Order: sequence, then structure tokens, then C-alpha cells
Amino acid sequence: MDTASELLELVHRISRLSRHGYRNRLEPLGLSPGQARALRELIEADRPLRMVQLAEALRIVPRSLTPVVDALEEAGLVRREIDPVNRRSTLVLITPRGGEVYERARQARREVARDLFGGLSPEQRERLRELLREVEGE
Amino acid sequence: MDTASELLELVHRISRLSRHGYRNRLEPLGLSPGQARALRELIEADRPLRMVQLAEALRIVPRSLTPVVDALEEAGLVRREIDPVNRRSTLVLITPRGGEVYERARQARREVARDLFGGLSPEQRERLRELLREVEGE
DNA sequence: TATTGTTATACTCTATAACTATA
DNA sequence: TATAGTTATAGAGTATAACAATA
Repeated sequence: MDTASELLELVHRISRLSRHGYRNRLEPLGLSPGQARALRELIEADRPLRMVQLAEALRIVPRSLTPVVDALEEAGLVRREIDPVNRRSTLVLITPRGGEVYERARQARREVARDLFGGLSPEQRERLRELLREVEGE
Repeated sequence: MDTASELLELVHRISRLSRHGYRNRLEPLGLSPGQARALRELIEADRPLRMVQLAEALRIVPRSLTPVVDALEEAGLVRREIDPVNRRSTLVLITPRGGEVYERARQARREVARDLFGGLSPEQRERLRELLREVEGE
């Protein structure tokens, strides 16, 4: 097997490990990884986002975002509001409760990251980050 | 965002990119990535595997393997055979046609790997491989 | 006519629980 | 009683197509 193909396999396996760990740690919070990610994008944007914008940030199509936001809304972590300047658009806003839960999700994420990459030295982590950034930038 | 959390995100995104590319390239062959992986494990084992063994190689539970093998069998790429020495077990064997299709799948995989990691120098790929192996080995 | 989001539907990947056949 | 595999079911993640409301 050539190196590039092995890299493919390694990325696949590590991504699976991380998803698994993340899922387990988020479970007590009642969040799926996808929901946590959506919450994170909203927090990082630091303002309400329209469905299309949020979908774009998550790199999924708007249709795929609908059930994610449905779940977050049912859990009281976000709420939808019609955009007053363009009534076709729906704004997604974080509730105070959403902010609190997100803090715990962030902590969970840090723990998973430590579980997975904690065995690397800071220099190794830095090198890995540079390499992966280069790959993603292709 | 700390480095480890960023690594988590990068792995997630790159894994998605690779799955996407792989899926597209396998589509003309009528294979899903999971089916291609199962075929690959069989080829690499170089002998018939029992369902449990194949599931273990793929790191999934046997129940999850059933529909994968169903699809491969319907496509005529593998066939099931009762293990004569232990009639509880099912052996999965590759057919000649399965071997041919796998060759094309392997080529597709190499192309995806090149698309994704082709921007790295051989030395960078080698370093990335070492780092990822270390992560997986945790 | 174009955009935004949702209803309807479907496929992949993965799991747990309960059952059947075999050992 | 233990093991191998399947039936039944479910949930996450993702997509395309068709449609309603709005622009």
C-alpha cells in the first residue's frame, strides 16, 4: 500500500475514534456531535445566523441542517426567528441555556482532544497541525 | 481554540473530504466506501474470512457487516459459504469478478489519496504518517 | 424568476436486543 | 450454555427533488 493510501486509512480510523469519544462525552448533555458543532458555529459567529449561513459554515446543505436546528430548538438551546429585513430568512439565535450547555460541550471536546492527541508533544501537535492545514487547503 | 481541539476539527474535515471523494469515484463501480473496504480486507487477508473475523478487521460489529456482505453478494463480488468445519460460521469468499472490481476500486482509492495528499512532499507525507500512527496507537 | 427553508424520501454507517441454528 | 449470524429496529449524518412563501 502506498503512503498516500495509508494516510487515507489513518485519517479514517482516527476520525472514527474521535467521533466515538466525542459522542460518548456529549451524550450526558443530550447533544449529538452535529448539534454541538452547530452550537459552536453560532457561538463563534457571535451573532444570529441565517439557516443558509449556518449550513454553509458547517459545510452541509440547508436541508440537512433543518433537523439539527429542530433538535436544538426542542432542547431550548436555540430559537428560530423570522428575519425582519427578509421574511424568507430564518435567523437562528442561541438562548442563555444554549450558551451554558455549549460551555460544557466545549469542555467535553477538549477532553476528547486530549485523549486523542495527548500522547503527542506540543511540537508534534504543532507539526501535525501544519501538515493537516496544508492538506485541507488543497 | 487550543491546538488539540483544532486538530480534532481538521481531522474531521479531512476525513469528510476523503469520504466524499472516495464515494464519488466508487459510484461508477456501484460500490460504497464501506463495501470497498470490506472487499479490501478480504483481498488482503488472501483467504476466506468468517463474518466475525471480517467484522473485527473492519472494527464494526457483525450485525453491521451483514448488509455490506449482502450488497457485495448481490453484486456477485463475494459469495457466502457455510464453514464445513463449523456449521455455525459463514465464510465470505471473493469471486473472480470481485477481484476485478477491487482492482478498479484500489485505483480509485489511489486517485483520492493523490487528490488529497498530492500537495505534500514525500517527506511531509512520511512525517504525517508517523504522527498519525502515533495518534492511532494511543 | 430567484431565493429561503421545509416536506418527503432515501442511502450509508453504525449500534443494541432478541432470535435461530449449531456446537 | 455459548457462539455465529440474522431479523428487527433505531439514530446520526448526509443528500436530491419538489414545493410554499417571499422577494
